[in-house]
Amino acid sequence: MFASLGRSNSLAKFVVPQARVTISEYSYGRGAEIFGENEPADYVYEVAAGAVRSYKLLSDGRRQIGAFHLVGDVFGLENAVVHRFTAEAIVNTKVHLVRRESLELIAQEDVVVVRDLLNMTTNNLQHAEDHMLLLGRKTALERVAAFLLEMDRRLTKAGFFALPMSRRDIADYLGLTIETVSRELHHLHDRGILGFLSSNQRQIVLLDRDRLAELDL
Amino acid sequence: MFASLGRSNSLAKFVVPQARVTISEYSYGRGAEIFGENEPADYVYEVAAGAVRSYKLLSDGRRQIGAFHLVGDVFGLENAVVHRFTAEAIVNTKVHLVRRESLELIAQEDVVVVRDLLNMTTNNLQHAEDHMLLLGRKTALERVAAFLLEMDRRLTKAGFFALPMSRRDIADYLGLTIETVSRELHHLHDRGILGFLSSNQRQIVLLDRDRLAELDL
DNA sequence: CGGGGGCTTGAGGCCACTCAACGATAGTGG
DNA sequence: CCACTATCGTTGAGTGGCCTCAAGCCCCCG
Repeated sequence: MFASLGRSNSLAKFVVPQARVTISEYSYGRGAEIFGENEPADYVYEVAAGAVRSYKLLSDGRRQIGAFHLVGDVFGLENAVVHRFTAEAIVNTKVHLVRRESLELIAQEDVVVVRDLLNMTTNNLQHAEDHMLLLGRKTALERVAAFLLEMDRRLTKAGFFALPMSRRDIADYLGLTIETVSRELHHLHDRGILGFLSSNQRQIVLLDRDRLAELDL
Repeated sequence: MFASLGRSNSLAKFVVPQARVTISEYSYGRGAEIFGENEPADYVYEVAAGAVRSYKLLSDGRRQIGAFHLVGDVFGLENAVVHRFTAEAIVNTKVHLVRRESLELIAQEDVVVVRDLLNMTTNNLQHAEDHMLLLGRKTALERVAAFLLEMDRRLTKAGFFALPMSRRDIADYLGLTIETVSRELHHLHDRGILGFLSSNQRQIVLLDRDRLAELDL
């Protein structure tokens, strides 16, 4: 089964006996560019600590964030010569990286490795497909609700989570403006579905998943 | 190079010596469902004649078409147990199909076949990524212009092309309403960028690609 | 303490949507 | 062959959801 493989999309799995794949480490400061759209895709990355945004720009500056990469996520895996997104560190971020070239060398003979690449790409595709539905057909409230549920699923550790990204990032991910995101968040807050912690409202606690799920049509 | 393989995404390439892969043929009438979302993905398809739409639905009927599949396109390749879209014939359509199971059998030992699957999935991912930018950040006029350029690229044979899909399909692909699509098309027509043929305006001729490309930011 | 960036909140505007009417086309049955 | 009908597409009028513009607050950080 293609899809029955584990979901541990770690670079470590590519360290197989027959080849020497070196995993390097690197750190990026808040806002630093990791790679740019259309630049040569020489490396494949994994978030070791922090968070990363991948986006495309239009000529007049409009931005669409295609995905957020959190701890454990692999990104920059384009299966192509150039990157199709720009990737930036959202906060101070540490990544592991391997040369794409060495991955390809293994991939030429090892079916399992190619299968892993296929699985990762399929997961990315599935996320993009769901996001097309969100961007094309959901209301502002539904988008924000879906975003919160996604983040809840991906980074909740103890019943609450802190969003690493700014309102601008959220807006550019959801195809909205920062004002609309702010209004919808506070709308949910007023309805008691969402609780903020600390006056700095990047911290969120006590998210009522069930009531929120009703809004994510 | 992963991406240096040819773009001939035909099912025929999977008919390799060591395995018996049977390619069947089937026809669907206009509007017929080929497979449904969340149904078992038992087959992989290729459009032999006609056109197909793949879409997701929200509970209240809002629809987002993720892709149109034209002659030569492979679709239903989910690398998963179930389909993530519903697929319907837009017009009378003939497809070739192979059992997913037999593809997987080959894929277990043949690196080249898995590589082909990876390439197809990567192409789908790239299309989805571009479409996210369109749905999240482009204006109605830009969306329609991008749609026309895509169709021009994919189905122009002799300087003109006929759209197989309805205004509703186009609208649900672009995240717009049928009225807006109609208005923007006529807007382009009035500006001389687009010419219709025959009173039935599903036929389009003489598309000024250069002037249209300026609108596709 | 002063400056700046991020977030919120309000007022007003606009782009795309909704609602509606009508025309054109294709398919159906007499 | 021609009504009859359903569907699709166009077009206009009006609405509304989200955007734009702007002001002010809060927090961080020098």
